[in-house]
Amino acid sequence: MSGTEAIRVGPGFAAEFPGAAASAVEAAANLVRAANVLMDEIQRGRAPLAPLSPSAFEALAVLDGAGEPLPSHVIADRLLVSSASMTSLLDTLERRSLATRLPHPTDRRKILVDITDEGRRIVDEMLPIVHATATAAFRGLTQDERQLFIELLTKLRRQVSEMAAGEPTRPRARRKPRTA
Amino acid sequence: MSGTEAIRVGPGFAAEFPGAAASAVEAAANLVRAANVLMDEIQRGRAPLAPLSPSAFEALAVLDGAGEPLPSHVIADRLLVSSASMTSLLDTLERRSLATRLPHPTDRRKILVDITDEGRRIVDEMLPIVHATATAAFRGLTQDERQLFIELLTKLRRQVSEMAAGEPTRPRARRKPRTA
DNA sequence: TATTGTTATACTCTATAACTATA
DNA sequence: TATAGTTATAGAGTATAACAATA
Repeated sequence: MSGTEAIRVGPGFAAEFPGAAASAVEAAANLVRAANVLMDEIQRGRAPLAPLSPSAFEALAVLDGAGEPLPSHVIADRLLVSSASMTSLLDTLERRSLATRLPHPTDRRKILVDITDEGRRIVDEMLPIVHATATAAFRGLTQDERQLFIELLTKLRRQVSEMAAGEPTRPRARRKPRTA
Repeated sequence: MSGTEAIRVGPGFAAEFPGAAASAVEAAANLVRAANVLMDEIQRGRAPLAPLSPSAFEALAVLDGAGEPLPSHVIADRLLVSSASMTSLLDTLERRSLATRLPHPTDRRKILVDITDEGRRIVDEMLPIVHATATAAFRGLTQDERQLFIELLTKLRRQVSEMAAGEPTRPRARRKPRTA
């Protein structure tokens, strides 16, 4: 029963942060919170099958979907993780016999990552759970609402991508400006 | 220029996962991805001020906003972290002199967490950056779109809360059912 | 008995930089 | 020179279970 209301900023927000848009801050807060609770619920659904971290599951899902071994950096790009994190992740997957490193046939700097039968078995059991959880979570939204939702998220993501290519955003004024 | 298209499932999705709704899975994927890139961009904005983890920043923001010392479990509830994680987080904040533990005046099982002047100084510098980043990120959405976006997120979150109170979601059929 | 918080353990993930090998 | 990946280091977060103190 708790925590099901929209997150809203306090009444003094506009006065305290003159350059900021309350609706944008609220949208951001609700976005992050919703993503977190959804991820937690998905995690709860697949945890009983195997203790796989979100990154480990996502990597296996990418490999399973690709249907062929992939270079390490391709997976890293999809997961938005650094090459060092990818190395660590591959170590974990190999230790559990869920994936293997193969030499790249033509470029000896690269490696190919292949999913094992065990890895495929586990991810094939998890994917229906993940999809069922997502399906249940969006039960309350109509088809049109879902499409609109995706469009809004994509618009947001496009904007953030542009921002990420430049300097970090700075506030217009650090302190409340004196009335002119 | 990459990664700015909506995430969509493949053409074989409906056949492979009969019980799942493609639009729901797509909505979930786009939601999580958008939340991640936004968090990363916000992190990038405030990292130069102090190397504060998202949890540490959020805890300080809660304390700053409350204007008074709070019991540890109140902060843990807000951040959706366990009591053990909260202990670890408080250790970090105390080590950096950003927060302090105080004895609770009436209930000796509890502690009160107070923000230090240094903690307040840092969070007061970070908040305008966070708000400016959120404001810029949602620049492309109208007021109406933002309100609708928040409503959809809240509807989703309410549904997930209900799900989280029960058994984990299971798929209807593990394998493709034979045609009857 | 239930609640609050700590401790202990072990693992995962991250960031950064230096490094090797290869292209 | 640039790219792919590893290593080393350090830190932060997580989950879990056992535990002490208090209500």
